[in-house]
Amino acid sequence: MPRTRKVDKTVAQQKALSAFWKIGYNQLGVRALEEATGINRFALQKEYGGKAGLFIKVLDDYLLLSENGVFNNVSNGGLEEVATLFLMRADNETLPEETRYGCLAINTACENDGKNEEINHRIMNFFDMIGDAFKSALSNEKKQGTLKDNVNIQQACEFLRGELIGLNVVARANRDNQAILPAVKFTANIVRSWKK
Amino acid sequence: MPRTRKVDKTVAQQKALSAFWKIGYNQLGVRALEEATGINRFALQKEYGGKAGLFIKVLDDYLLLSENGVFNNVSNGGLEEVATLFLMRADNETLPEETRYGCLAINTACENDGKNEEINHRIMNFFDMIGDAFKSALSNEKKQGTLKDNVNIQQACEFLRGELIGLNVVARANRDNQAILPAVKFTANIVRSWKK
DNA sequence: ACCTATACTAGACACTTGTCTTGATTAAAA
DNA sequence: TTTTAATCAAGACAAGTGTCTAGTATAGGT
Repeated sequence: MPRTRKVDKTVAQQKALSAFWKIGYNQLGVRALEEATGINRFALQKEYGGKAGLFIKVLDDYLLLSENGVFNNVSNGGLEEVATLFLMRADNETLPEETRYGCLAINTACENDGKNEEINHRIMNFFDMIGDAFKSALSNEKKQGTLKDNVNIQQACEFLRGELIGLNVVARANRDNQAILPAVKFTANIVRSWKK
Repeated sequence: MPRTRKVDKTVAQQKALSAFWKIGYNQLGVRALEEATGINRFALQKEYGGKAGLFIKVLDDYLLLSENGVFNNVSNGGLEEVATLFLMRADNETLPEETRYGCLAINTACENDGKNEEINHRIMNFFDMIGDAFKSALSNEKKQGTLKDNVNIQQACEFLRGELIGLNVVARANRDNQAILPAVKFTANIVRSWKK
Protein backbone atom coordinates (compact mmCIF):
# COMPACT_ATOMS: atom_id res chain seq x y z
CA MET A 1 0.00 0.00 0.00
CA PRO A 2 1.41 3.39 -0.87
CA ARG A 3 3.17 5.51 1.71
CA THR A 4 1.64 8.89 2.31
CA ARG A 5 3.53 12.13 1.92
CA LYS A 6 5.36 13.72 4.80
CA VAL A 7 3.97 17.10 3.80
CA ASP A 8 0.58 18.18 2.57
CA LYS A 9 0.81 19.05 -1.11
CA THR A 10 -1.21 22.24 -0.87
CA VAL A 11 0.75 23.48 2.12
CA ALA A 12 4.02 22.65 0.37
CA GLN A 13 2.98 24.59 -2.71
CA GLN A 14 2.01 27.54 -0.53
CA LYS A 15 5.47 27.45 1.03
CA ALA A 16 7.05 27.20 -2.41
CA LEU A 17 5.09 30.27 -3.54
CA SER A 18 6.29 32.17 -0.50
CA ALA A 19 9.92 31.20 -1.07
CA PHE A 20 9.90 32.07 -4.79
CA TRP A 21 8.13 35.37 -3.99
CA LYS A 22 10.61 36.46 -1.36
CA ILE A 23 13.87 35.18 -2.80
CA GLY A 24 13.22 34.98 -6.54
CA TYR A 25 13.40 32.07 -8.94
CA ASN A 26 17.09 32.48 -9.79
CA GLN A 27 18.43 32.89 -6.28
CA LEU A 28 16.35 30.09 -4.76
CA GLY A 29 18.25 26.82 -5.18
CA VAL A 30 16.71 23.36 -5.10
CA ARG A 31 18.24 22.50 -1.73
CA ALA A 32 16.90 25.69 -0.16
CA LEU A 33 13.54 24.95 -1.82
CA GLU A 34 13.56 21.48 -0.19
CA GLU A 35 14.28 23.08 3.17
CA ALA A 36 11.56 25.67 2.77
CA THR A 37 8.80 23.37 1.51
CA GLY A 38 9.54 19.85 2.67
CA ILE A 39 9.33 18.65 -0.93
CA ASN A 40 12.34 16.42 -1.50
CA ARG A 41 14.20 16.43 -4.79
CA PHE A 42 12.66 13.12 -5.80
CA ALA A 43 9.10 14.45 -5.44
CA LEU A 44 10.12 17.73 -7.03
CA GLN A 45 11.24 15.85 -10.11
CA LYS A 46 8.52 13.21 -10.21
CA GLU A 47 5.57 15.40 -9.28
CA TYR A 48 6.43 18.72 -10.92
CA GLY A 49 9.13 17.96 -13.46
CA GLY A 50 11.74 19.81 -11.43
CA LYS A 51 12.29 23.30 -10.06
CA ALA A 52 10.96 25.08 -13.15
CA GLY A 53 7.82 22.91 -13.17
CA LEU A 54 7.01 23.74 -9.56
CA PHE A 55 7.62 27.40 -10.23
CA ILE A 56 5.21 27.44 -13.18
CA LYS A 57 2.62 25.62 -11.04
CA VAL A 58 2.79 28.10 -8.15
CA LEU A 59 2.95 31.07 -10.54
CA ASP A 60 -0.25 29.83 -12.23
CA ASP A 61 -1.98 29.43 -8.87
CA TYR A 62 -0.87 32.92 -7.88
CA LEU A 63 -2.06 34.53 -11.11
CA LEU A 64 -5.41 32.77 -10.90
CA LEU A 65 -5.90 33.79 -7.27
CA SER A 66 -5.14 37.42 -8.15
CA GLU A 67 -7.44 37.38 -11.14
CA ASN A 68 -10.32 35.80 -9.21
CA GLY A 69 -9.73 37.95 -6.17
CA VAL A 70 -8.94 41.64 -6.14
CA PHE A 71 -9.07 42.12 -9.91
CA ASN A 72 -12.45 40.45 -10.16
CA ASN A 73 -13.84 43.07 -7.76
CA VAL A 74 -12.32 45.76 -9.93
CA SER A 75 -13.67 44.27 -13.18
CA ASN A 76 -17.18 44.09 -11.76
CA GLY A 77 -16.97 47.41 -9.97
CA GLY A 78 -16.15 51.00 -10.71
CA LEU A 79 -13.98 53.87 -9.54
CA GLU A 80 -14.57 53.15 -5.88
CA GLU A 81 -13.39 49.56 -6.30
CA VAL A 82 -10.31 50.83 -8.12
CA ALA A 83 -9.56 53.31 -5.33
CA THR A 84 -10.07 50.55 -2.77
CA LEU A 85 -7.65 48.27 -4.60
CA PHE A 86 -4.93 50.89 -4.29
CA LEU A 87 -5.65 51.70 -0.66
CA MET A 88 -5.66 48.02 0.24
CA ARG A 89 -2.23 47.58 -1.31
CA ALA A 90 -0.76 49.56 1.59
CA ASP A 91 -2.81 47.85 4.28
CA ASN A 92 -0.60 45.48 6.27
CA GLU A 93 -3.55 44.25 8.34
CA THR A 94 -5.35 42.54 5.48
CA LEU A 95 -2.48 41.54 3.22
CA PRO A 96 -0.37 38.37 3.35
CA GLU A 97 3.13 38.92 4.72
CA GLU A 98 4.64 38.14 1.33
CA THR A 99 3.23 41.31 -0.20
CA ARG A 100 6.08 43.35 1.28
CA TYR A 101 8.23 41.46 -1.22
CA GLY A 102 6.21 43.01 -4.02
CA CYS A 103 4.29 40.88 -6.48
CA LEU A 104 5.56 37.51 -7.69
CA ALA A 105 4.59 38.26 -11.28
CA ILE A 106 6.28 41.66 -11.33
CA ASN A 107 9.42 40.33 -9.66
CA THR A 108 9.50 37.57 -12.24
CA ALA A 109 8.99 40.03 -15.11
CA CYS A 110 12.11 41.88 -13.97
CA GLU A 111 14.40 38.97 -13.15
CA ASN A 112 13.34 37.12 -16.27
CA ASP A 113 15.84 37.41 -19.13
CA GLY A 114 13.10 36.76 -21.65
CA LYS A 115 14.30 33.38 -22.88
CA ASN A 116 11.63 31.37 -21.08
CA GLU A 117 8.50 31.51 -23.21
CA GLU A 118 6.33 29.85 -20.57
CA ILE A 119 7.12 32.67 -18.16
CA ASN A 120 6.93 35.47 -20.78
CA HIS A 121 3.49 34.33 -21.84
CA ARG A 122 2.13 34.27 -18.31
CA ILE A 123 3.56 37.67 -17.38
CA MET A 124 2.15 39.31 -20.51
CA ASN A 125 -1.27 37.74 -19.90
CA PHE A 126 -1.23 38.90 -16.30
CA PHE A 127 -0.30 42.45 -17.21
CA ASP A 128 -3.02 42.45 -19.89
CA MET A 129 -5.52 41.17 -17.32
CA ILE A 130 -4.64 44.02 -14.94
CA GLY A 131 -5.18 46.58 -17.71
CA ASP A 132 -8.42 44.93 -18.75
CA ALA A 133 -9.71 44.93 -15.16
CA PHE A 134 -9.12 48.66 -14.91
CA LYS A 135 -10.68 49.17 -18.34
CA SER A 136 -13.78 47.24 -17.27
CA ALA A 137 -14.12 49.29 -14.12
CA LEU A 138 -13.88 52.56 -16.05
CA SER A 139 -16.27 51.26 -18.71
CA ASN A 140 -18.76 50.21 -16.03
CA GLU A 141 -18.62 53.73 -14.59
CA LYS A 142 -19.05 55.26 -18.04
CA LYS A 143 -22.07 53.08 -18.78
CA GLN A 144 -23.65 54.39 -15.62
CA GLY A 145 -23.02 57.92 -16.83
CA THR A 146 -20.86 58.64 -13.81
CA LEU A 147 -17.43 58.96 -15.41
CA LYS A 148 -16.16 62.43 -16.28
CA ASP A 149 -16.11 62.98 -20.03
CA ASN A 150 -12.45 64.03 -20.15
CA VAL A 151 -11.15 60.69 -18.86
CA ASN A 152 -9.55 58.73 -21.70
CA ILE A 153 -10.32 55.15 -20.67
CA GLN A 154 -7.74 53.62 -23.02
CA GLN A 155 -4.93 55.66 -21.46
CA ALA A 156 -6.26 55.75 -17.91
CA CYS A 157 -6.32 51.97 -17.55
CA GLU A 158 -2.70 51.71 -18.66
CA PHE A 159 -1.77 54.57 -16.36
CA LEU A 160 -3.41 52.77 -13.42
CA ARG A 161 -1.63 49.53 -14.30
CA GLY A 162 1.68 51.37 -14.38
CA GLU A 163 1.08 52.92 -10.99
CA LEU A 164 0.04 49.62 -9.40
CA ILE A 165 3.08 47.84 -10.76
CA GLY A 166 5.40 50.64 -9.68
CA LEU A 167 4.05 50.67 -6.14
CA ASN A 168 4.67 46.94 -5.88
CA VAL A 169 8.30 47.53 -6.80
CA VAL A 170 8.61 50.32 -4.21
CA ALA A 171 7.03 48.11 -1.54
CA ARG A 172 9.58 45.40 -2.39
CA ALA A 173 12.55 47.76 -2.35
CA ASN A 174 11.52 48.90 1.13
CA ARG A 175 10.28 45.49 2.22
CA ASP A 176 7.36 47.49 3.67
CA ASN A 177 3.84 48.09 2.38
CA GLN A 178 3.59 51.26 4.44
CA ALA A 179 6.22 52.86 2.19
CA ILE A 180 3.58 53.27 -0.51
CA LEU A 181 0.85 54.75 1.68
CA PRO A 182 1.28 58.37 0.43
CA ALA A 183 1.23 57.22 -3.18
CA VAL A 184 -1.82 54.98 -2.85
CA LYS A 185 -3.74 57.76 -1.12
CA PHE A 186 -2.84 60.15 -3.88
CA THR A 187 -3.81 57.65 -6.56
CA ALA A 188 -7.12 56.89 -4.84
CA ASN A 189 -7.86 60.61 -4.81
CA ILE A 190 -7.10 60.94 -8.52
CA VAL A 191 -9.36 57.97 -9.28
CA ARG A 192 -12.19 59.36 -7.15
CA SER A 193 -11.82 62.71 -8.91
CA TRP A 194 -12.82 61.04 -12.16
CA LYS A 195 -16.37 60.59 -10.89
CA LYS A 196 -19.01 63.04 -12.10
CA MET B 1 56.94 48.34 -20.50
CA PRO B 2 53.34 47.45 -19.78
CA ARG B 3 51.19 45.88 -22.40
CA THR B 4 48.09 47.80 -23.32
CA ARG B 5 44.61 46.35 -22.99
CA LYS B 6 42.93 44.64 -25.89
CA VAL B 7 39.72 46.52 -25.11
CA ASP B 8 39.09 50.08 -24.09
CA LYS B 9 38.08 50.18 -20.43
CA THR B 10 35.24 52.64 -20.89
CA VAL B 11 33.82 50.75 -23.85
CA ALA B 12 34.09 47.48 -21.94
CA GLN B 13 32.22 48.94 -18.98
CA GLN B 14 29.53 50.24 -21.32
CA LYS B 15 29.14 46.74 -22.73
CA ALA B 16 29.02 45.30 -19.22
CA LEU B 17 26.25 47.74 -18.30
CA SER B 18 24.30 46.72 -21.38
CA ALA B 19 24.66 43.02 -20.61
CA PHE B 20 23.67 43.35 -16.94
CA TRP B 21 20.73 45.57 -17.94
CA LYS B 22 19.36 43.15 -20.52
CA ILE B 23 20.07 39.79 -18.90
CA GLY B 24 20.21 40.58 -15.19
CA TYR B 25 22.97 40.07 -12.65
CA ASN B 26 21.97 36.54 -11.69
CA GLN B 27 21.49 35.11 -15.16
CA LEU B 28 24.64 36.65 -16.62
CA GLY B 29 27.58 34.30 -16.00
CA VAL B 30 31.27 35.27 -16.00
CA ARG B 31 32.00 33.50 -19.29
CA ALA B 32 29.09 35.23 -21.02
CA LEU B 33 30.28 38.51 -19.47
CA GLU B 34 33.74 37.90 -20.95
CA GLU B 35 32.17 37.27 -24.34
CA ALA B 36 30.01 40.37 -24.16
CA THR B 37 32.66 42.80 -22.93
CA GLY B 38 36.05 41.50 -23.93
CA ILE B 39 37.17 41.69 -20.28
CA ASN B 40 38.92 38.42 -19.53
CA ARG B 41 38.52 36.71 -16.17
CA PHE B 42 41.97 37.79 -15.10
CA ALA B 43 41.22 41.48 -15.62
CA LEU B 44 37.75 41.05 -14.12
CA GLN B 45 39.32 39.79 -10.93
CA LYS B 46 42.33 42.07 -10.84
CA GLU B 47 40.64 45.27 -11.95
CA TYR B 48 37.19 45.00 -10.42
CA GLY B 49 37.42 42.32 -7.77
CA GLY B 50 35.27 39.94 -9.76
CA LYS B 51 31.79 39.90 -11.23
CA ALA B 52 30.13 41.61 -8.25
CA GLY B 53 32.74 44.35 -8.28
CA LEU B 54 32.18 45.11 -11.94
CA PHE B 55 28.43 45.13 -11.41
CA ILE B 56 28.67 47.64 -8.54
CA LYS B 57 30.93 49.81 -10.70
CA VAL B 58 28.57 49.91 -13.68
CA LEU B 59 25.52 50.31 -11.43
CA ASP B 60 27.19 53.34 -9.81
CA ASP B 61 27.98 54.83 -13.21
CA TYR B 62 24.39 54.23 -14.31
CA LEU B 63 22.86 55.80 -11.19
CA LEU B 64 25.16 58.83 -11.46
CA LEU B 65 24.37 59.29 -15.13
CA SER B 66 20.62 59.17 -14.42
CA GLU B 67 20.91 61.56 -11.50
CA ASN B 68 23.00 64.06 -13.47
CA GLY B 69 20.89 63.69 -16.58
CA VAL B 70 17.16 63.47 -16.75
CA PHE B 71 16.53 63.85 -13.02
CA ASN B 72 18.73 66.93 -12.82
CA ASN B 73 16.46 68.60 -15.37
CA VAL B 74 13.48 67.63 -13.28
CA SER B 75 15.04 68.87 -10.02
CA ASN B 76 15.82 72.22 -11.56
CA GLY B 77 12.58 72.45 -13.49
CA GLY B 78 8.87 72.27 -12.89
CA LEU B 79 5.75 70.51 -14.09
CA GLU B 80 6.70 70.81 -17.76
CA GLU B 81 10.03 69.11 -17.11
CA VAL B 82 8.22 66.35 -15.24
CA ALA B 83 5.77 65.89 -18.10
CA THR B 84 8.66 65.84 -20.55
CA LEU B 85 10.45 63.17 -18.53
CA PHE B 86 7.44 60.88 -18.86
CA LEU B 87 6.90 61.56 -22.54
CA MET B 88 10.57 60.96 -23.27
CA ARG B 89 10.40 57.57 -21.59
CA ALA B 90 8.32 56.29 -24.52
CA ASP B 91 10.44 57.93 -27.20
CA ASN B 92 12.51 55.28 -28.98
CA GLU B 93 14.28 57.91 -31.12
CA THR B 94 16.15 59.54 -28.26
CA LEU B 95 16.58 56.65 -25.84
CA PRO B 96 19.38 54.08 -25.75
CA GLU B 97 18.34 50.65 -27.00
CA GLU B 98 18.75 49.19 -23.52
CA THR B 99 15.78 51.14 -22.19
CA ARG B 100 13.38 48.59 -23.65
CA TYR B 101 14.81 46.31 -21.00
CA GLY B 102 13.48 48.65 -18.35
CA CYS B 103 15.80 50.33 -15.87
CA LEU B 104 18.87 48.61 -14.46
CA ALA B 105 18.16 49.84 -10.95
CA ILE B 106 14.53 48.71 -10.98
CA ASN B 107 15.40 45.33 -12.47
CA THR B 108 18.02 44.93 -9.77
CA ALA B 109 15.57 45.95 -7.04
CA CYS B 110 13.28 43.11 -8.15
CA GLU B 111 15.84 40.36 -8.73
CA ASN B 112 17.70 41.25 -5.56
CA ASP B 113 16.91 38.97 -2.63
CA GLY B 114 17.88 41.69 -0.18
CA LYS B 115 20.97 40.03 1.26
CA ASN B 116 23.45 42.26 -0.58
CA GLU B 117 23.71 45.47 1.42
CA GLU B 118 25.80 47.22 -1.22
CA ILE B 119 23.00 46.79 -3.72
CA ASN B 120 20.16 47.53 -1.23
CA HIS B 121 21.78 50.79 -0.25
CA ARG B 122 22.20 51.94 -3.83
CA ILE B 123 18.65 51.03 -4.86
CA MET B 124 17.14 52.83 -1.87
CA ASN B 125 19.25 55.92 -2.54
CA PHE B 126 18.24 55.90 -6.18
CA PHE B 127 14.54 55.58 -5.40
CA ASP B 128 14.86 58.38 -2.83
CA MET B 129 16.63 60.53 -5.43
CA ILE B 130 13.78 60.01 -7.90
CA GLY B 131 11.24 61.04 -5.29
CA ASP B 132 13.34 64.05 -4.29
CA ALA B 133 13.68 65.15 -7.92
CA PHE B 134 9.90 65.16 -8.32
CA LYS B 135 9.54 66.93 -4.97
CA SER B 136 11.96 69.63 -6.08
CA ALA B 137 10.10 70.15 -9.33
CA LEU B 138 6.79 70.50 -7.52
CA SER B 139 8.34 72.79 -4.90
CA ASN B 140 9.87 74.96 -7.62
CA GLU B 141 6.42 75.29 -9.22
CA LYS B 142 4.86 76.11 -5.86
CA LYS B 143 7.46 78.78 -5.12
CA GLN B 144 6.55 80.39 -8.39
CA GLY B 145 2.93 80.39 -7.32
CA THR B 146 1.97 78.25 -10.29
CA LEU B 147 1.06 74.97 -8.57
CA LYS B 148 -2.59 74.30 -7.82
CA ASP B 149 -3.29 74.48 -4.11
CA ASN B 150 -4.94 71.07 -3.88
CA VAL B 151 -1.80 69.23 -4.98
CA ASN B 152 -0.24 67.45 -2.00
CA ILE B 153 3.45 67.59 -2.90
CA GLN B 154 4.45 64.92 -0.38
CA GLN B 155 2.08 62.41 -1.92
CA ALA B 156 2.34 63.56 -5.51
CA CYS B 157 6.10 63.03 -5.73
CA GLU B 158 5.74 59.46 -4.46
CA PHE B 159 2.87 58.89 -6.86
CA LEU B 160 5.01 60.09 -9.78
CA ARG B 161 7.88 57.87 -8.70
CA GLY B 162 5.56 54.88 -8.55
CA GLU B 163 4.25 55.56 -12.04
CA LEU B 164 7.73 56.01 -13.52
CA ILE B 165 8.96 52.79 -11.95
CA GLY B 166 5.86 50.88 -13.08
CA LEU B 167 6.18 52.08 -16.65
CA ASN B 168 9.77 50.88 -16.74
CA VAL B 169 8.58 47.43 -15.71
CA VAL B 170 5.87 47.43 -18.39
CA ALA B 171 8.42 48.53 -21.02
CA ARG B 172 10.65 45.64 -19.95
CA ALA B 173 7.85 43.08 -19.98
CA ASN B 174 7.02 44.10 -23.54
CA ARG B 175 10.63 44.75 -24.54
CA ASP B 176 9.17 47.86 -26.18
CA ASN B 177 9.09 51.49 -25.03
CA GLN B 178 6.07 52.14 -27.25
CA ALA B 179 3.98 49.91 -24.98
CA ILE B 180 3.91 52.69 -22.39
CA LEU B 181 2.95 55.50 -24.76
CA PRO B 182 -0.71 55.71 -23.67
CA ALA B 183 0.28 55.75 -20.01
CA VAL B 184 2.99 58.40 -20.36
CA LYS B 185 0.61 60.63 -22.28
CA PHE B 186 -2.01 60.25 -19.60
CA THR B 187 0.53 60.94 -16.85
CA ALA B 188 1.86 64.01 -18.65
CA ASN B 189 -1.70 65.32 -18.87
CA ILE B 190 -2.26 64.78 -15.16
CA VAL B 191 0.97 66.58 -14.36
CA ARG B 192 0.15 69.48 -16.65
CA SER B 193 -3.30 69.73 -15.03
CA TRP B 194 -1.62 70.61 -11.73
CA LYS B 195 -0.56 73.98 -13.12
CA LYS B 196 -2.59 77.05 -12.11
C1' DA C 1 66.67 43.92 -31.45
C1' DC C 2 66.22 43.52 -26.70
C1' DC C 3 64.17 43.99 -22.30
C1' DT C 4 60.66 44.87 -18.90
C1' DA C 5 56.45 44.43 -16.98
C1' DT C 6 51.64 44.15 -17.67
C1' DA C 7 47.89 41.72 -20.00
C1' DC C 8 46.18 37.56 -21.74
C1' DT C 9 44.79 32.64 -22.37
C1' DA C 10 42.57 29.15 -20.75
C1' DG C 11 42.89 25.52 -17.70
C1' DA C 12 42.41 24.47 -12.79
C1' DC C 13 39.96 24.71 -8.66
C1' DA C 14 36.44 24.17 -5.24
C1' DC C 15 31.96 24.73 -4.91
C1' DT C 16 27.12 24.94 -6.47
C1' DT C 17 23.64 23.79 -9.61
C1' DG C 18 19.38 21.01 -11.08
C1' DT C 19 18.48 16.47 -12.13
C1' DC C 20 18.73 11.52 -11.56
C1' DT C 21 18.90 7.33 -9.05
C1' DT C 22 19.20 3.47 -5.74
C1' DG C 23 18.40 1.36 -1.68
C1' DA C 24 15.85 2.15 2.49
C1' DT C 25 11.67 3.38 4.78
C1' DT C 26 7.14 3.00 5.85
C1' DA C 27 1.87 3.75 5.31
C1' DA C 28 -1.77 1.13 5.00
C1' DA C 29 -4.39 -2.68 3.06
C1' DA C 30 -4.92 -7.46 3.41
C1' DT D 1 2.16 -9.86 10.80
C1' DT D 2 3.02 -9.57 6.05
C1' DT D 3 2.98 -7.54 1.73
C1' DT D 4 2.77 -3.96 -1.61
C1' DA D 5 3.98 0.06 -3.60
C1' DA D 6 4.75 4.87 -3.06
C1' DT D 7 7.76 8.10 -0.69
C1' DC D 8 12.03 9.33 1.20
C1' DA D 9 17.06 10.29 2.05
C1' DA D 10 20.84 11.70 0.24
C1' DG D 11 24.59 10.56 -2.69
C1' DA D 12 25.97 10.66 -7.54
C1' DC D 13 26.27 12.95 -11.73
C1' DA D 14 27.41 16.21 -15.32
C1' DA D 15 27.49 20.78 -16.07
C1' DG D 16 27.98 25.34 -14.60
C1' DT D 17 29.64 28.80 -11.28
C1' DG D 18 33.00 32.64 -9.85
C1' DT D 19 37.62 32.88 -8.69
C1' DC D 20 42.54 31.86 -9.06
C1' DT D 21 46.83 31.05 -11.42
C1' DA D 22 50.97 29.77 -14.29
C1' DG D 23 53.01 30.17 -18.40
C1' DT D 24 52.80 32.80 -22.62
C1' DA D 25 52.26 36.89 -25.31
C1' DT D 26 53.36 41.29 -26.41
C1' DA D 27 53.24 46.63 -26.09
C1' DG D 28 56.27 49.92 -25.96
C1' DG D 29 60.49 52.12 -24.12
C1' DT D 30 65.36 51.92 -24.73
